Amino acid sequence: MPEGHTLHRLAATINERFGGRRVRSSSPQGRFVDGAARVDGRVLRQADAWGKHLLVEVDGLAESVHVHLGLWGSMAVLSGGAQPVVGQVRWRVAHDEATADLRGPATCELLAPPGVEALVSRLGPDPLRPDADPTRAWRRLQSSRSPLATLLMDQSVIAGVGNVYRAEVLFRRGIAPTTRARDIDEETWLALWSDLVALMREGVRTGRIDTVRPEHEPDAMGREPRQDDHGGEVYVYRRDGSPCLVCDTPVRRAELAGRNVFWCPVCQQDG
DNA sequence: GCTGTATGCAGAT
DNA sequence: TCTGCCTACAGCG
Repeated sequence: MPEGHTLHRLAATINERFGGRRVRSSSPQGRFVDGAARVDGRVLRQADAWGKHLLVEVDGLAESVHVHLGLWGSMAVLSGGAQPVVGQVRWRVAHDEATADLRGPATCELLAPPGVEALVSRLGPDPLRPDADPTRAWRRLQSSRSPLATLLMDQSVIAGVGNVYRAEVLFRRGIAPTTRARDIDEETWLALWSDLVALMREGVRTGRIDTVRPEHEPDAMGREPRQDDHGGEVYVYRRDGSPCLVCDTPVRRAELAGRNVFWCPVCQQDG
């Protein structure tokens, strides 16, 4: 379920399991045959994540493998020897002890250095990268007439945030999705950024999106435990019609720039 | 078996 | 703002 934390977690897993190892590389599904063949038999150097993009460097190959998971993509790492191919495996990387299977990516391609540079330079700061500069994103907010909620999904403004983190961080900061980006002051923005850094780091650590503070967890509130489709505990994402975990007001949903946005009309106010 | 849906994004209109 | 697309799975008949 790919937001930025998924890609950073994946990069770490690839480095741990495949970094410095000579790999076999193939495209069982057949749509990355030439690229996979260029990688085959080489040493995988390292993987790195920029927002929702994964770049894999290989010794002796100028190009990097560029992966974007899109809505449905996933990469599964399996331990042990030869694995059967299940479903549509676009790219398989393997050595004797592990196999990584990439399924359903929006992008899986070889990208030459100028392409890598162009890709990275069009992304906004990534809360999961230690050198990221949140002020660069704030300047973009200041020069826009769009709602903050829309810009949070714009990868050239801030890289790695998807629909779940967007909804949840706006809830946690008490900001309505209709709030104009230019009405956000820098202090408010930096607090939101810090919250994203903490939430997304936790997501990298656990592999799921959990945003509910301990005091609002169902047992602390005397409620029945909930089960969320996407595997984490959240305040508002896809909870429309259900009572807000803080104030019991029904959570609302609307479409904004073609994507669903979820919020509590009482806890979140226009800034 | 079919339909709808999904944490995304690019390109056309 | 709209369309198409990458794939798997739940829900339905």
